[in-house]
Amino acid sequence: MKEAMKTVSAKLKHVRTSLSSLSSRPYSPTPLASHAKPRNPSSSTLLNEFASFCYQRDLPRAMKAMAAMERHGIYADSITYSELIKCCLARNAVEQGRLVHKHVSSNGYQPKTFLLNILISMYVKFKLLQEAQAVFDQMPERNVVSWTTMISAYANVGLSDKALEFFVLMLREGVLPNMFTFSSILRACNGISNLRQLHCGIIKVGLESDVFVRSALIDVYSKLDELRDAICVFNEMETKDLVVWNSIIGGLAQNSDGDEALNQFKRMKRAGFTADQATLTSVLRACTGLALLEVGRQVHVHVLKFDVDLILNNALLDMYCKSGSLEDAKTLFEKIVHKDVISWSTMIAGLAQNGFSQEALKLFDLMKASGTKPNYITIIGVLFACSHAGLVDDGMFYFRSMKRLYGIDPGREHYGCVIDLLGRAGKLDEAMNLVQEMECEPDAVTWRTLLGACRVHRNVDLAIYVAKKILKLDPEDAGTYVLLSNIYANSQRWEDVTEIRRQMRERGITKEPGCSWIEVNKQIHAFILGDTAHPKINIINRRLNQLIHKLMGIGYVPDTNFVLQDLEGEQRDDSLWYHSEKLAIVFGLMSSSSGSAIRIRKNLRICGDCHTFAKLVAKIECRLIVIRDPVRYHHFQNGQVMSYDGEFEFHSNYKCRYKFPLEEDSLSNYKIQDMLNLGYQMVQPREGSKELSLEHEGVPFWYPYNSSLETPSLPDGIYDV
DNA sequence: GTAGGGTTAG
Repeated sequence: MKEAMKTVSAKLKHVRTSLSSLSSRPYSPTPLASHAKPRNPSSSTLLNEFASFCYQRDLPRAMKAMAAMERHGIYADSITYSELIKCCLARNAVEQGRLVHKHVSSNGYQPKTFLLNILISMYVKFKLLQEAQAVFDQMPERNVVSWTTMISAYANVGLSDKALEFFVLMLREGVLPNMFTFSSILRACNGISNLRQLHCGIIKVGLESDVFVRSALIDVYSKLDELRDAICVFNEMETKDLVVWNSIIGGLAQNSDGDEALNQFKRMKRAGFTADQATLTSVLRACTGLALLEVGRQVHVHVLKFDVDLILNNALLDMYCKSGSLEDAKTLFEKIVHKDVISWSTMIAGLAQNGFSQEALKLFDLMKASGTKPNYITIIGVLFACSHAGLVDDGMFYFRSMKRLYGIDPGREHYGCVIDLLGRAGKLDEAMNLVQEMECEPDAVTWRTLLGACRVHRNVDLAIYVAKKILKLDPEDAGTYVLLSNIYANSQRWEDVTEIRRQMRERGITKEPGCSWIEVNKQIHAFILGDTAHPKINIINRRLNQLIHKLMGIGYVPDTNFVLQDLEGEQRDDSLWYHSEKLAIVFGLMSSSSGSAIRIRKNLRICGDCHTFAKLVAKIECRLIVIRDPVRYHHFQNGQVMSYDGEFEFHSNYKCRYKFPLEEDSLSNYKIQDMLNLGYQMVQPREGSKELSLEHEGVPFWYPYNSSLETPSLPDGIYDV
């Protein structure tokens, strides 16, 4: 901050000097404006011609007329010049724009602040910030518009410090910011203390009710992870417009609160607003986070209205990839005519995440051939693909040559992928060397990647070293404490186990119980280790036992290595058997015949055993297919899953049969009576189905999501999965 | 009259 202030005062000094030098300039003859008496008979004709060419948007003739005027020392009024500049902007005529600037600075003519503001804005729109800055620097007087234009220009190109510096300078010059200034400067906000100060300032000058200011506030609060404040600003608003709704929906979707984003979307529709591409993009993001493929499909229907919108199509593409619906993703990808680097990167990462590494790498070649330049994120996808398929050599090649071939310096994420690649291949030493080679400091995520490899390859010593590194960087990471404790317990180092437990107690760290849930027929069923609340728990357990014995017959051995040590005897065995996720999987198996998409989620990291179980179940129960893992991925070695981290999703053969427009009700959690009140009719269940169906004018109502998940409470203690 | 808010890939 001190540094910033120094620069600010230096600037102030500079501004003052330039101001004083301007005021002490020798008097120059007042130029002729349109209202001034023409010097010769042709002057008024020239001015009239010039004005008419400007208003007719006839750029070449206007430029010619302007040159003639300049020769005669004749000048038009600011409005005419502003029309001419608009014309230059519309035609992207940079050189002509410069000529207008040169013209109004010729013969000692002194353009008004208004015209200079337009020139600044022109250079900003041509992305010529230096030129804009030069005009600004030479202005004899600057008003709030001049300052706001510069602030907005710097904020938009991500030069937040510069924008904030200008804001401070502006205040020091005694220029009062208005709603335009605040909505621009908010975009440059890079920390919560800045934001709070600005928010106070906004309230102080009574601008808090401006929708532009509000939507910017909502956006910045949510980008800084202050969702509660964002919601507060949103709720306090009396009148909301579409952008305000989009800000809150986008904010929630970006902060992984997809449920609430969809709820707000529903409210927005009820309030009578029609979604635009920004709304739908955020809704899609919410669907992507929740893996709500079917809701996403319904959004697709609406996307067709904006079928040339690249951002929206990219979001849709990502939704299909993340929901494991590769066929839809590929079809869509083909349809996107002007693919940008995001389209390509999304598809490459999507293929890699879904296990099609070779295809991902082929697509990368196609991308290069198409002339699209890969960026930082593209390379992450490529390395991810190599890592997924165990392509150590290819991965190392891409990693080592990325700087030379694409001019991209490897960042943490690239290192992460390659450490993972090496780690999973058992090359722990090389992985460790790479960590040490990193130019940026390895963070907890990097170390956790290595820890994952240590678990898989049972390297206890390195695991202990790495776990300690993680706890130094992230002392609240309950998972690592438990893991460390388990490793010690496994090696009978009971004193160390006690020590870790003591640290956890002292620091007040508790491990949240592992919880899995599954959505079957629009209802969510939650399972927690040791919990018997589910009404069908006995049948599920019986079925699970049968399955496990069947699986043991084909070689399944439950992994006991990293099981909880504070559960004893029978309980411990139970934890092997009745893992929450296994219960959810079995419940899904029992219910999937009804034809619903089954989705299992976890809120915790899980060890390899459960995934092995799931894969084997998938072998004997062919309707169960593992389709996605958005966070990390499975690692297969000799046909066996070695580790798994992230989210499960299973699909039955269910396909959404109805594609109907996304009406306001189709995302709601209406009870049946509410639906009937809305004009829906109850229809006879289909043969073999015990479900009630609702239809509206022959269109079936599909009830996509129920967020009423309540996690049952568990006794205190350390729970691992 | 010139300046302002929300949308995509890791």
